[in-house]
Order: sequence, then structure tokens, then C-alpha cells
Amino acid sequence: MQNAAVAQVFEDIADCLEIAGENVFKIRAYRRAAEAVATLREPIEDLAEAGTLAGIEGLGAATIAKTREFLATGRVQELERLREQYPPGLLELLRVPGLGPKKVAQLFRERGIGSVEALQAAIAGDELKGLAGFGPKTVSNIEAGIRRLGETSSQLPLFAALPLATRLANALALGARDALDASGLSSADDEESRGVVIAGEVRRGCETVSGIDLVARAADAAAVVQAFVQLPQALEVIEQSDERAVIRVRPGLPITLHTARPDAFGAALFVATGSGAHLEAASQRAASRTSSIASGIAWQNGRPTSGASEEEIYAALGVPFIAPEMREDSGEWQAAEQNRLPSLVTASHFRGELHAHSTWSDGTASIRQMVTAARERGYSFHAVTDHSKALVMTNGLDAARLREQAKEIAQVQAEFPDIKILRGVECDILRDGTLDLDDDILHELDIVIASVHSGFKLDEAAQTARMVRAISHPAVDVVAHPTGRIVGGRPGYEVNVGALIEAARDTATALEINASERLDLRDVHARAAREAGVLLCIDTDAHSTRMFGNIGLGILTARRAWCEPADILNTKTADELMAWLNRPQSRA
DNA sequence: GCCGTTTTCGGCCCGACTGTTTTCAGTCG
Repeated sequence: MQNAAVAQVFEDIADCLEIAGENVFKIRAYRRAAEAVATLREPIEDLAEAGTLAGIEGLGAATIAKTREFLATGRVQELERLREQYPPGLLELLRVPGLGPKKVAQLFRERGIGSVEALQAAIAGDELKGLAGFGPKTVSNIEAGIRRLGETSSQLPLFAALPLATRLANALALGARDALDASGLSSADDEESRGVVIAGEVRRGCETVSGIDLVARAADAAAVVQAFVQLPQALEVIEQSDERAVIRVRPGLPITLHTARPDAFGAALFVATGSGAHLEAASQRAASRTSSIASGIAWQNGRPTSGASEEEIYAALGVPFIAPEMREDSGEWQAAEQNRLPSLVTASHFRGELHAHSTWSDGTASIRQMVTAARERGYSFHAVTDHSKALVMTNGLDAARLREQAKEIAQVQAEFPDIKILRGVECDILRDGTLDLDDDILHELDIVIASVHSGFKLDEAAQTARMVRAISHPAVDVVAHPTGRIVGGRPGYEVNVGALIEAARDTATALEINASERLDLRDVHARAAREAGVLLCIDTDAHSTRMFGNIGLGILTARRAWCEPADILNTKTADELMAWLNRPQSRA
């Protein structure tokens, strides 16, 4: 599947054109082409073969020709010509927050700076003095941007790691089919029945990962390892033995394959899943239990070396199974001992999306298309929550357009009586904490999501007061992405999350776990909210039908927060949901 | 570069914020 590679070509072309100061619409066209290719459902090589590339919105004659050139030759001459004009590190400079194409071009033109390292050296040597537009504030902002880039670049966000891990596991399951042992595995569990299971930080649902771990149930371990190192995604083989291998793939992170015979598969999965702290606590328990050998689990160097399933390992330690997302040594052992482990929420509890966009604002799918996709996923409700008018760039809605939109919602509702469609809005929280729409329209709607999209630089006190005021507004049901962060992107604004949780509790307002590259609330905050008795709302913030697929990220995060179904707004039935939305607190 | 036509050119999401200027350019959402 070459989609990601083709999309990258178009992104790189767009970056080069930006630095060259090309027409902004041409640049935007390349970015749209990249987005179009990246979100295709089928492999682009299949579409090229079938001759149906022209039907893809966002691809035209020029980008189709470049796609064909790349698929045939593995390169695009236009991009190579553009790249020759700049040093290889220049595009990386665009990733530095605060640096855009104009400043990058200026740094290169006037100071010959062509990489992040060169820029750091220039700042350290005070070489930017006298450069127009690079005053002291700008330079210190750039320095902070470089630091942030360094912090995030060695980690891959779960948002990217989860689909990558899934693709690799599927590819290996296919490539090593005859060497895997899927005997006796329940076909109900897709992942296990594949014979290759995702472990490590991805399985625990960590928001960023330093690597990906796979565990294979091997009948012939050496053959599985061989198939693994020969995966087309493998750029480099870092380590290889008969039982284990480490390869490096495209975004640069290591992928480790562990193999185990079926009778030790549980032990291998347990160890490869971690965390280190959880395993350490397990090892201490094992050492203090004389019964561990008697119960059939052998330990060596503090790690189990036998056990067909993880359940057996935990049973030998005298506790029930602990879900991977909880294995952080953050109280799970004590909870397990006292038999009060939460019964965690799963994807099957999720009944519908409460934060989703449409073509009325910046979504790419119509209300009808979104509702159709929601029905296909088996949802029992779907909220239409487009942006409000303050977000001009998204074509945000005012009261008049929201009332217009109600007619379309009613039409779609009439067509699909089996799913409850909610009229809603994602209303901007203005600088002073007031809302972007008047109370009368807000009270007309079924659901009001409130969120911050501006004024990120307010100090903590002002930001907190602003948000508490919005949370306390009687029409507000959910506060979306409460801290504004993007994993691997930006840290979010300064806000006292404890104060938000308190305000949410006092006003019966739900806080969102945004299941996207945001993952906001993050796990620890969601756990604090849950413990305070605040209801959480898991949403993909879908701007396309495809983005519904991100829901798993939110479920993982909720599980890391120890959430049970009752802690999550989206697990209610449609009737229960409507009753909650009409709760007294919301119409004070 | 793409798209849609009031169909082969002209329009393409726009405004706020910041730091730098001395009236604005660049970046970001």
C-alpha cells in the first residue's frame, strides 16, 4: 500500500513550494492532494491500475501524473528538482513552531541556515543579530520551539502508532501464516486468532510510544522471524536471532518481534506488554509466593517463562486478570488484591458520537453521510455539532444558520428513524468565558459542546476563570478538548485542570476525551475527573466518516483512566442520554 | 494546481495575534 508514500511526496512538494514563495493556492492544492490520498480506503496502486484516479476529489492532471510516476519509478522528478535547491535539513525547519516558510527562506537566504542544528548554533553564536524580523522575543520563541521539537520527535503518537502496529501485525500474520500457531485460539478474538498480537506501549494505550512490540505464537519461530525481517516496511534490521528481531520502519522507530511457543505465549505477552514498574511489582509478588511454582508458572530473573495465557500468570500471583491499560503500577495491584478492579469500558459499550462536524462548517461529509456511517457502525445516536460563528475559517454557524440546519437534520431524521440525531453545536468559548452564541439558540439545541480555539496564551488564572465560566453556563453539556493540547504537536494552554474538574462536578457538566491526535483529556486527568465523579464523553470530533475509526484511541485512554461504562456519557441509551441532557443543572 | 462554470478563466476558508515595525508581515488556527 503506497498511499502514505504518495501523500508524503505531495506534502514535501508543498513544503518546498512554500519556501520558494509559490502561489498559496497551488500549495494548498498539493496539500489537499496529500490529504485525499492519505485518506483513501483502497491502495492507490489498485486505483491507478483500474484507471479511476481521476474520480478522486483533489487529484487533477498534474498530481495524477506524479502519482503514476511515483508508482512506476519510486521517485518524482519535480520533487527531486525542488529538493536540489535546498539543503536536506531545510524542510525540518518548517516543523519548528513559530517558524513558517517565509522565515525559513529568509534564514537560508541571508544566513545560509539549512537545518535545525545550524539554527541552534546560529542562535547560540548570536548570529541572528541584525536579521530583520528576528527580535529577541522571536528568537526566544524559536528556541522554545526547537526544544519542543526535540522532546516529541523520538516518540510516535498513539494516533499514528496504533494503525502502524495493526498494519505490521496483519502483514506478519499473512507473511508467516504457515509458521504461526493459531491452534486452540478463540476465533472470537480477531487479534489473537491472527497469531500475532500487539504488545508494549501500544497495547497499554500510552499516548506516545518509543517503539512497537509484537508477540507471535510460533510453531516455527525462526521462520516467523525470517518473515518479519523481510516485511516490505523494514528499512533496516537492527537485531535478529532465532526467537527475536528488531527492525526499523518509516517514521524511524524500532519494531520488536517476540516469538513464543504456545505454552509460554501468555508469559511472553505479559513481559512484552510491561510496564517495567508493573512487571517489577509482579516479580516481587512472585518471589514472596511459594505457590507460584506449584501453580505451574516458572519464573526466571523476575520474569515468568511459562504460561499459555496471561490469566494463568495473574492467577498464579493470586489476583484476577489486570487489563493492559492499567499496568502502570499506579494502584492496580492493590485494587486487584482487594478484588475491586474496575470493570473497564469497551468499544462495545459505545453507543454514539456526540461531537461531529459536517459540511455545514469544516467537515467533509454531509449530515446524511455522517448519519449513514454512524448507523453502519451500529450507533443509536449521533450529534451534529458544527463550529460556531467565531471560527470564521471553518465557516462557523450563527443562530440563523443553525435554524436552517435544523430543517436538514429533520429530513435526515425522518429518513432514518432508527437512530436519534441530536441538534448541537461546538460553541466557541470567547476570551472572557462567554459563549459565541446567544442563550435562546443554545437552549433550543439538544446538546451544546463548548471549547476553546483562540486565546491560547492567556495566563493560567485567566484561562481557568474563562473556562470555569463556560462550564458553569447552564446550556453547556460537554467541554471539548479541555486543555487544548495535541500529542506530539503542542502542549496546550495553561489551565488548572483540578479547577475545571471541580466546576464540572458542581454543574454536572461532562468533560471530553477527544479521540484524535489531541487525546484530551489525557489519561491522568480523565482518571482524576472520574474519581471526582465527573462524567466523561468520548468523541472522535469527526470531520469525516473515516475519523469515526479513531474511537479506539478514546476507549484506550478511558481504560487507562479506569473508566467503567457508567463513567462515560456515550454508553447511555438514546433515551437515557436525552434525559441526562435535560437534567436540571443544565437549565438552571 | 484544482475546480466549476454565469464552462476554459477566475476564484480558491478569513481573521486574530504577535512582535516587529513605524504601518505591517508572518504565523496560526
